[in-house]
Amino acid sequence: MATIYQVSELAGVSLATVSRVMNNNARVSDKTRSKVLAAMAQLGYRPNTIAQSLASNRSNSVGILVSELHGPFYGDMLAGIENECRAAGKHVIIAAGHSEEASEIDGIEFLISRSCDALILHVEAVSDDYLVKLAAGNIPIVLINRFIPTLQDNCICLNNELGGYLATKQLLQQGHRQLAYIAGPMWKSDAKDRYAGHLRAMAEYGVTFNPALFAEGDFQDSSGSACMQQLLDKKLPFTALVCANDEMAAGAMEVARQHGLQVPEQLSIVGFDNLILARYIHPKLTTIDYPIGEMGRMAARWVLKHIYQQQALALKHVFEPVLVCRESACALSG
Amino acid sequence: MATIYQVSELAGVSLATVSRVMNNNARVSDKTRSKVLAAMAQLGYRPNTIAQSLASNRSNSVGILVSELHGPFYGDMLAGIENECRAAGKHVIIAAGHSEEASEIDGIEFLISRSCDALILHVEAVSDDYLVKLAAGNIPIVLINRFIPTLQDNCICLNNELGGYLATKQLLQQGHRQLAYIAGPMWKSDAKDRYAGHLRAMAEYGVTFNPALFAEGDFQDSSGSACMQQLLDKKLPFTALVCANDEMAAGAMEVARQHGLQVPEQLSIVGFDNLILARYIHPKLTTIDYPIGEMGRMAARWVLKHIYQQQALALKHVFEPVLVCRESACALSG
DNA sequence: TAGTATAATGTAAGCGCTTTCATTTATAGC
DNA sequence: GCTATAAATGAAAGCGCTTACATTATACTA
Repeated sequence: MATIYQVSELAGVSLATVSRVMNNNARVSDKTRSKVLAAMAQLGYRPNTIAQSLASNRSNSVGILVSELHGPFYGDMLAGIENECRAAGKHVIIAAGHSEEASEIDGIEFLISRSCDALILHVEAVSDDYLVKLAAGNIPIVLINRFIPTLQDNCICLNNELGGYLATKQLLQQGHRQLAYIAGPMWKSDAKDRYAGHLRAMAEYGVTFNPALFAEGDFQDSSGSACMQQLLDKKLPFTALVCANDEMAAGAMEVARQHGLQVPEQLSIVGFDNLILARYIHPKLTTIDYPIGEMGRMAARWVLKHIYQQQALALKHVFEPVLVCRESACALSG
Repeated sequence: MATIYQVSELAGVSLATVSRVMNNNARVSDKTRSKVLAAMAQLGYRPNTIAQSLASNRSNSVGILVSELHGPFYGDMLAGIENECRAAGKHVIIAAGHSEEASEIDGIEFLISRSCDALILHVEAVSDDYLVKLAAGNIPIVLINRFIPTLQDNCICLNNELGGYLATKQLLQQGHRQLAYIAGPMWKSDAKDRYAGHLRAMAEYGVTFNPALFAEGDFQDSSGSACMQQLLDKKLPFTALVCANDEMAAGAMEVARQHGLQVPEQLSIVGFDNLILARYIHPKLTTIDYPIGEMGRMAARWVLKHIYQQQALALKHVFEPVLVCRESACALSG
């Protein structure tokens, strides 16, 4: 591999000049620039990014922490980030946090030790406090799907409350009045917010919330099944069900089917997230779209703007979810 | 951030000694070692990985190229790789190739420019030739799901032929004799191999393959639907369908449903890959498990063994797929 | 106890760049 | 043509480590 030194020799200029044309930051005469460029081409020169990093104290890498690498959700997020970063010549280092505090912290430390220029974090288990302290350190962070008032400018969020509202409103508009709700784990802010949106819609339509028709799951499909079973066991009538995410909706739908309930004729169901599976299950799931890919892309842009000086980029901090009508919810007949 | 120099000062030893205890490769007396360790702890010292890389000509990073970041398949693969690598203190840099030659090459170049110590590649569009040349260069590669005889030792594969055989055999054992087949794009070796396995099973059971009951899709669910439609249009009887992957099976199942065909009572379907969606669709898909997570993990191990000298690791180059019986295939009644 | 092998530590030269500061060269003003 | 100023280039000192080689301390042998 050719080094900058050989390029400088061949071009008959100094190291510094070669470096300048590489970074095209300083003033280099056109004549010199083309000489250098020619030498580079001739040698097939490629800068050594490691040496660049050491000398410039910039690694041109951004660290990503997700909860899980598998699963449709994080994949979309990663895709958005990678896309944006690579176009800018930055690379992406990934680590998984598995939704456990120790593991998340470990992942973050790992990324820091790798001298990332910035971190994009989708963390769940770690405390606000920890994040505030982390942000005060010398490596910038941006948070996806987590809102911390102090760190407002570093957060890329979805308006979960609005999503919960839209999901519920759809059902209400279709005439349903007896709604059940399967929530996510209420210690997670997104679960809480979605639920709040649900309540707002109910209030708006003047229907009183029945706590007996509420169950708290853990965002997994198995808990959707379990919650549905609980709900059914109470023998209370309900014509519609809103689930705080698609996976629980899928689990619930399965149980409904086992009980001979026709979806959507006898029970309308709406989910949240718009995962790929929402299109595969039958009936196709009506749900709230979570633009996680876009949000990942936006997080990457945040980094490009704040860390890599791409001033021109416009940022958006909170995304509005949107209802996706498919087949699992329909108007209340009769 | 403390540097090795400050550690050496505090511990009263030379730089070299500190470096030695960090890499605990050379002989350092216990007394000295503990002095150094204490100094490190006191200063909260963390080695600068960039400087280490530059000096040692080892970046401790492995580059991964996948076709897409989203989708269940690659996520599992990444999870397997990341897991194994991080445990060994290596980090993972990712890029997406989007199944297009130019994009794959671009991604590979990108990873090379990032001085990865090795590359784990899941490529589709790039030619064998290109890969052979690449492998001859100075950065080692390992190929997942691609077999090139010359590069045999660098390949981690699934026995796709066996998978195709198992899928078909299951149906044959259940008494089916009129089988339709929806293939993947036949220029892809895995599609071809799966099909070959299908033929072998058919031959073994003495049932003659009917070309009219064959359709070639592109591994997407929409093509599964389209192929199913084609098949149905021919008005030829068949009681079972084997699809070269789960997504096409899902698409086909949808069309079957639209035509009022009961699955599995009137039509048994088996897929291939065992994606998450196989558990979500209804009826749950009987399919062939593709242990892609394990294979990713194995690829990582290959790298650890060959590049990072972890001799002890046992390697496995070809994985055997296994049948997962669920609900979409049943014995031919009557 | 000297003599030698061996273990422990230190010295210093890089790794391939960036960047400050000094120097040279071009441009403009008169 | 000569200075004042600006633009282009070069020299060299790092960035924080690793590692070959040199040196010193320790253990072993006869």
